[in-house]
Amino acid sequence: MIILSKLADYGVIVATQLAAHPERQTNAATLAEETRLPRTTVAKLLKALAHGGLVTASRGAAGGYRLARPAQAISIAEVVAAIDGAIGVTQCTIHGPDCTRTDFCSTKPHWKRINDAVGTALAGMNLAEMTPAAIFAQWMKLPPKPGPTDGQGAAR
Amino acid sequence: MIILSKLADYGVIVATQLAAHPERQTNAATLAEETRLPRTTVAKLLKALAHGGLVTASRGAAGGYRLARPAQAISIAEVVAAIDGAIGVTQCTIHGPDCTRTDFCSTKPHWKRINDAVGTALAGMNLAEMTPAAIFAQWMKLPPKPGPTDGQGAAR
DNA sequence: TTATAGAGTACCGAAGCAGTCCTAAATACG
DNA sequence: CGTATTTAGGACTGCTTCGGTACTCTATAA
Repeated sequence: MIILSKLADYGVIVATQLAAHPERQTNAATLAEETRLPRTTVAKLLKALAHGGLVTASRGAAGGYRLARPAQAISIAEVVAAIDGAIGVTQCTIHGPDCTRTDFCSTKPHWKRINDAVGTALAGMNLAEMTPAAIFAQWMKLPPKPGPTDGQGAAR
Repeated sequence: MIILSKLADYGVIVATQLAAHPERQTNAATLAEETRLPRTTVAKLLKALAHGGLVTASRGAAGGYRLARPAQAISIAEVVAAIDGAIGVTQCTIHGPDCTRTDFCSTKPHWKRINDAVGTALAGMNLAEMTPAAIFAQWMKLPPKPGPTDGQGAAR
C-alpha cells in the first residue's frame, strides 16, 4: 500500500524545486521542465498549492509562482494537505461520528495515536531539508558513506 | 486523504474481534455478525490474514479461524501489510529504482524518515491493545475523563 | 492593445478497490 | 460411507477515485 498519492508526491517535488531557488519567480512551464513532470499536471499542483497559501502567484506576462514563506517554514504536511486534503489513518478519523460502528468499534480511539505519529513525521520535515543543497550539506557532514546503500526495505 | 484502505481498516476490526476471544474458534459468518460487516468481505479478509500467517484456519464443519499467535505478538503493521501489502509513503519507496527521476530527485532520501515513522507507529501497537478489555483497563487508570471529547480534528 | 500566464471549471480514461460468486478441498456428524 | 458444513482459491464485476487534459476567463506587462 502506498500512502501518498502520486499528485501529493509530485507536489512535494514541485515545491522543493521552488524552494531550491527562492529568489526567482518561476512559471509553471519552467517548473515542469525542471521536474520532468507534465506541464498541465504541474499547473494543477501549483494552483492547489496557491489555494493552500503555500505559494503566491502573479498573473500576466512574466508572471509565475514563488514560495509564500521561507522554505524552512513550510512543512511537508502542509504541502500534502494542500493537495490531498487532511491526513487521516482511517475513514472515521476524518469523518467523525458518521461511522455506523462508532458505538461499539473498539479500535477507533487507537487510530489517533497512529494518526498523530504520521502527522508529526510529516510536520517535522520542511521544504528546505528536501532541497539538493540540504543533501549536499549532509554529505559534507557524513563523508564516510559506504556506498549507495539505499536500503529502504518494504519487501512485499 | 486517507491512509488505510477500507479493507485494511476492516481487517484490523476483524482481527481485534478475534483477539477479544482468544480461546474460541470462530467462523467467518459469526465474525461478520459481530462486526456488522458483510459476510463475504469478512471471509475475504480472513483469507488474507490466513495467507499472512496471522490467523490459522480449520476447515470443515465446526471449522473457523483463530489467531496464530497471542494478540500481544501481532502488530497492527502486520495486519495492514497482510491486506494492503507493504507500507510505503511514495511510489519509489516500494518500487525502488524504477522511477525515472531517481537520479535527480532530491526528495527521495527523505521519505525514508517519514516512512519509518509510519512503520514504527503501526508496528508499535498490537491487537491486544485494541480490544475492549484494553480500553476498559485504560479507563480504570484514567478515571477523571472530562467528557466525550473525541477531538480528533482533521478538518478539511 | 496584445501577448502572456495563472484561475477556474468541466471532462475523460484508466486503474484500483470493494464486493460477489463459484468450484474445490477438508472435516464433523449421522 | 455419505452428507452437510466451512474454508481455500480463484475469477469476475460495478463503481469510485485518481491522474491527466482541454477550454475559457481574468489579470498583468510591454
